[in-house]
Amino acid sequence: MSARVGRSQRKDPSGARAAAPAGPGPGPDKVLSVWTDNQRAEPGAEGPDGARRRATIHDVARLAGVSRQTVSRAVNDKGEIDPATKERVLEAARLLDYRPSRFARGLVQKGAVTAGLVIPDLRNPFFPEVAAGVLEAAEQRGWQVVVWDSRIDEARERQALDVLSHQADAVVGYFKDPDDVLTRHLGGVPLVLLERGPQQTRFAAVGIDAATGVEQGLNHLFRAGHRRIGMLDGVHGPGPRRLAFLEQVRRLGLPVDEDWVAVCPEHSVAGGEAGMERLLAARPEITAVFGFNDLIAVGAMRTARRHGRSVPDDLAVLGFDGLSLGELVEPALTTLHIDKRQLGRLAVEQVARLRAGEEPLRGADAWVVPELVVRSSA
Amino acid sequence: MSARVGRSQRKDPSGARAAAPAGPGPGPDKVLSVWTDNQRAEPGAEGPDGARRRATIHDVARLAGVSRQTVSRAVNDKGEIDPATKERVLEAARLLDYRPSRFARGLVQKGAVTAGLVIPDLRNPFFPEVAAGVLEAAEQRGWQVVVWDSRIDEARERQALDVLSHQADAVVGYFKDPDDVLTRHLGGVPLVLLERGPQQTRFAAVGIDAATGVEQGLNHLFRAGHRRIGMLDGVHGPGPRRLAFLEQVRRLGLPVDEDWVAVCPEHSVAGGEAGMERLLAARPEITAVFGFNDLIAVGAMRTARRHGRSVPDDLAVLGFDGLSLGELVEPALTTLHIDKRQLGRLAVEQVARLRAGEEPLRGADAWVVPELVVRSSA
DNA sequence: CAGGGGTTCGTGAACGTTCACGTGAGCGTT
DNA sequence: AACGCTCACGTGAACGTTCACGAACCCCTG
Repeated sequence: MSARVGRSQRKDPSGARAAAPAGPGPGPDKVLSVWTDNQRAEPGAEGPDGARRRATIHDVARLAGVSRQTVSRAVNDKGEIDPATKERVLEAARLLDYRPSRFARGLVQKGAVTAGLVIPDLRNPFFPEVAAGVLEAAEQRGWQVVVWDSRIDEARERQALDVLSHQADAVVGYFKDPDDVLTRHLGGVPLVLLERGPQQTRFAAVGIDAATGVEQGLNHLFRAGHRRIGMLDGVHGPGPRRLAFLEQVRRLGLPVDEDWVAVCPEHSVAGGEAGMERLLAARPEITAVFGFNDLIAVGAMRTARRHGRSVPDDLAVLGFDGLSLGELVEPALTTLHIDKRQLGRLAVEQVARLRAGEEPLRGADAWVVPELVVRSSA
Repeated sequence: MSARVGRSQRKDPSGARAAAPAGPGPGPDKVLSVWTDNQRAEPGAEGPDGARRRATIHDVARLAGVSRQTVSRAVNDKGEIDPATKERVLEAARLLDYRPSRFARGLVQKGAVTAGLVIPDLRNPFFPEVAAGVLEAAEQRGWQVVVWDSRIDEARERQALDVLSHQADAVVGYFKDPDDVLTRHLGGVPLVLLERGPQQTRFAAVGIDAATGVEQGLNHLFRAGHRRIGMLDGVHGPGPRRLAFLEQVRRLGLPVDEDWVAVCPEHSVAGGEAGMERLLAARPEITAVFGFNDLIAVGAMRTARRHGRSVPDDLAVLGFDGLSLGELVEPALTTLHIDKRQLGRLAVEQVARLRAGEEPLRGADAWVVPELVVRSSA
């Protein structure tokens, strides 16, 4: 039937092949010049004005004088196609600027996985590192990752969720909203929370074992003789790090009350500087300070020095995160190092479990344990 | 058909199914009483045995006793639906863990734009900043961005292109391969190159006006009295920064040959340290050094100090990039600051032009001009 | 000349959703 | 009683691609 039309064209390599599919009919088999494929197509007067409809596989097929399937074979580099035909099809595709629709493709062939990643602040060196871990693990699984920078704005977090719940197969990220709000914006997509303990959420999560880390850090400070230790927190509420700090300080029998903790307005060096100003004003007697993260700790060092206190002699500073930046400042920052890439990899692992219908990792398996790295600042 | 079942169910509230919206008068919403207890804390814990086909809109429609369209209305929060029915449909959707296929959806309603972003190394603070600019501009346009970390591996760059050419509507990123190789892996998707001059590629690009920047920097060094200036380059070939350096040095009438330029094995502090070792060995007489980027410049400072040369007195160091990290090291780094976010935003602007069929920006409009930030190191 | 096997190509039929209609019930107006 | 309107909902028909088939042709072999 219409297969014969294709045949005859193939056997007739004379000119006019790139122009009109319905040949002049030089044979008995001009049975149907109307292709069932493209009935509604109007050859010729395509777009009166610049209505640039994107070319489809049909258009390419018509221009090349073959069927959709042959076009598919050509562009996907499959077998079962004559090299000459393939070249002709490819040429037609180039001419029409054809690009297969990823939607139509994804609809029929499953397997393309897209994960969403929501990061609070790309300018904080901590998060790119986590993202690198996510990206790396995702790449290994053949997934792709669409990234959102929520810029520490909860509204933007929700907005990211709204989009991602439509466009991603799973989401991992940092979110401040409580479970029920997240659920509402999630529309059923699996979610893996970053840095939330199991008791803080019913979603799957990966976290940091702040307690163990802080214990190491405060032991170190204590052994160095410090008895009056303050903290520069990064959040207002009592998060895991502050709770661990308070617990360890009490365990060591050291004095502590609210005054010993100052909250920094933001997770940055400038935030640390500002927080340290307030902490020194409230508790000038401190000999050591524990920072919520390395950025804040570096800020603390700078303020301390500005106040004429040398680090670590007059004031010891302990960070949290283990940014490579800590090696470059002076004095080099003693810190609780976190394997940030591992955190990201773990998150992807959690996503994989969720997708497989398995139970997500809970407890220690979903934790990253900080490691004390002693440098010069404490 | 099941459609009629739906009808009859609607007309017959006493049906055995749990679907029982109140009769004509939609009184107080007494919704399902049978399966309201869906405490499924674990996502994906539904189907014990196999057959894990994802639920479609049909399944939901059948379970709720309505048509596809009504399900669509419910999940998309459209009008023209009875609140009670909507609740019933939503409940059924929840029960089946239904999530609309983004492919089917994208196929029918156009407009979802996905861009690919390929970054060489997320651990270099420069690139997250560029990425933030891309993400920000993309978000404003309602696009999403899938990010790849090529980890400075050209094979991975190509691999990223292979995937992205299938899954993205446009690609922006850093690529080392020449135009023809890129074209081969691109399959027709628009590409915007980061940090390539117009004469270096026929693709659309956004770049850095290295010449103007270096001119400012070397003028500054010259005015400070430096006459023997070396460079720590980051690439082997003569890139824009090295060419600009050589030109400016010659313009100032200073001595220079290959020995005055050392290539760092990698774009990192460690790379800068290593490169500086070699540069000091080859040209111990230098009084100033220009770094390919801030990381390398910081490495140079460290090596210089290790060799007993104080910065800036014995040796001045000039960076390139303007990382915030430069403010934290000691002495603070004098550098040619680049608006990295702007670079990213410009790239998205280029993508938009390409998509609109417009001519991409060329020349100065697609450039970011560095600005000399004088701190302590030079 | 019948038959077999290998190429090369075409034809419905999905895939899961939304869009543009169409329909019937209910209610009020004339 | 006829008409019109609104509400709630259902019905093909796309959207663009790949998959599972099968058909026509070619080159052999017996």
